[in-house]
Amino acid sequence: MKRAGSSIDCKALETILLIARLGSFSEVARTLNTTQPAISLRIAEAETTLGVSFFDRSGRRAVLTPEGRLACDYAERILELRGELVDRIGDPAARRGTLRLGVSETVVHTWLPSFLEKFNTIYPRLTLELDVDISTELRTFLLQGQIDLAFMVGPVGVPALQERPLSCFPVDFIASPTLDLPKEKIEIADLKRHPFLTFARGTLPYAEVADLLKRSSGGPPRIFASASMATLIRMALDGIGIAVIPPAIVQDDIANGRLVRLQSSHRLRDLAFVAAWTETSEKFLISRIADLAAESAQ
Amino acid sequence: MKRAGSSIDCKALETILLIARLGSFSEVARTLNTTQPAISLRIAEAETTLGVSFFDRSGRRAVLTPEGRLACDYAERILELRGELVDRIGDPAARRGTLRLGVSETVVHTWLPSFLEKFNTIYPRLTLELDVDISTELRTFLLQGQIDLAFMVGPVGVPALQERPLSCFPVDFIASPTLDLPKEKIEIADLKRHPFLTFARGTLPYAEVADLLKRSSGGPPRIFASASMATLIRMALDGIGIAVIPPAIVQDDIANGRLVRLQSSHRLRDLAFVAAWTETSEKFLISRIADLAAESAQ
DNA sequence: AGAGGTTACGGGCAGCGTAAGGATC
DNA sequence: GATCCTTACGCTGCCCGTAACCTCT
Repeated sequence: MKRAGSSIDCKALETILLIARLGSFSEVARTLNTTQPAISLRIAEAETTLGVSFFDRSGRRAVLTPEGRLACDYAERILELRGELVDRIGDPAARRGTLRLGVSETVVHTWLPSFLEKFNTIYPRLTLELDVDISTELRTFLLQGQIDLAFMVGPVGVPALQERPLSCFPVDFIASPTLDLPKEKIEIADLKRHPFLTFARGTLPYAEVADLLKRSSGGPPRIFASASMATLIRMALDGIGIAVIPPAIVQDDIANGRLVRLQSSHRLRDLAFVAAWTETSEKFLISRIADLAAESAQ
Repeated sequence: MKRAGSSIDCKALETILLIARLGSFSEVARTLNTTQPAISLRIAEAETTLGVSFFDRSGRRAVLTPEGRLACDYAERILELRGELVDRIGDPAARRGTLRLGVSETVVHTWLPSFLEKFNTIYPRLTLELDVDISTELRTFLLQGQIDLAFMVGPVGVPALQERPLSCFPVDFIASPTLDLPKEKIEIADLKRHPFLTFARGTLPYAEVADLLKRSSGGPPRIFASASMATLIRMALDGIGIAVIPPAIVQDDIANGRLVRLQSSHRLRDLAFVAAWTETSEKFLISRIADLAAESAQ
């Protein structure tokens, strides 16, 4: 065939696949940083050159026609092959684009700087969009296609998401030495004289603290949940309460004695961090980056 | 990944594959109806975005680097998938492009009109570039990528070419009734009193006539080989000699008595026509068109 | 010296963004 | 009425073609 321009393009295939996943043209436009008419036109042109319809737009959500479903099957395979090609022969330093990364705040305060350094050395032209939020939110973002990769508390246990273990952080009771607490074998009842400072509602530490207090006797439990890690630490330093966080976050403050790990009789569950991502055509790149994160997290 | 524009395009993959096959940028430019700098730029851009070289341009011919070879492997699979997708869901009536078809003159004078009619009904927007030539030339054109499909004498027996049987034409001695020849059981010696009129050098009938005459006794053989079918028929009608062609070509002239099939004692080999093509990403379309040709050829 | 590839520059066209219209829930 | 897709229009930026230069055989 002399002129191949009559066939369908990789960009069109990507777009079809995204619409199928997100169910809306406008949603895809936002994801791809473009306008909704641009997406409309892109699909319309592909439909014209092939003489078929990919989507039924009559309803509120765009739904695949049988031809569209078939196109998606092929698009997945085609784009996966292309991703594999780029992964195998492409120079990482030449890769351009934007990777949207979601991270738990714990990660930000521990090994994220080390990761970023490695990342920027290997992928100097790949820009990173960072979203810091709690793990449950990150899971939602992943499933909605708003981020490409997340470093979050696992296991996620969602079939649609790939995951890879990263680091395991023990969680402990940490407080300012100015608080008047026993040196050893502190019981829950002792701890409960102070408020607990931990992560926002919806996080695993919050749930655990809440559960712990619910089952213990005594007065009404007080939990100060903060979405801001800095605030949390500030309050702990000021002796406002007992922080329930991984010591790794505040290792400097522990080292110079401004905070101490309490010798509690109660063991808290570890925070097991994982890298999680959806199966997309970029899975090769993303799993390499997940490997990089695993290195940084030791 | 937010912006996917950083990756390699289908057009680039097609171009890489073509260069690998033809061994030259300029050759590809001619094939794709574009200029050589356009091809240079297309490849250069792909190489930049991936940070690798696909071709070694130092020699006279462009030769694949290891990365280029790998890219070709993927390109083949990717483009084949795309071709299959278009074949399965695309409306034939919507297909645009140019198919370069090579045909033997015998086909032109027999079932090609019927084929063209069917073709135009099913693929009204697909333009056809017709090359009429002898089968050996068509085979060369196919291997050089100058045509996409050929209806020619087979079997071709070249591993690089796909083929599909079409029609079988018996070849016979045909002459004007004005020639003074016996009615039945004509021997070669009788025939040799007249020149033989047949296709150009390099064709199967020519070779067979030459061989036949070489092995028979008698005076020097005379063969009038013509690259033009019209000239051939004209000479036969004018009684200049004995045509060695498939009667199907001149069935009208035989029907109204201007030419007669001679009852020779010697059987000539049939012309077995096949559709032949190379394994490209368009193989799905092309094999459908070959099927169409088979229908027309009965 | 000729064939083939690269680089430089100007123009045309595809594709995008803005804005307005129409359909569905 | 809100949301979503389509259509129309003006523009920008990319890609192509022309031309000159460079490099190998």
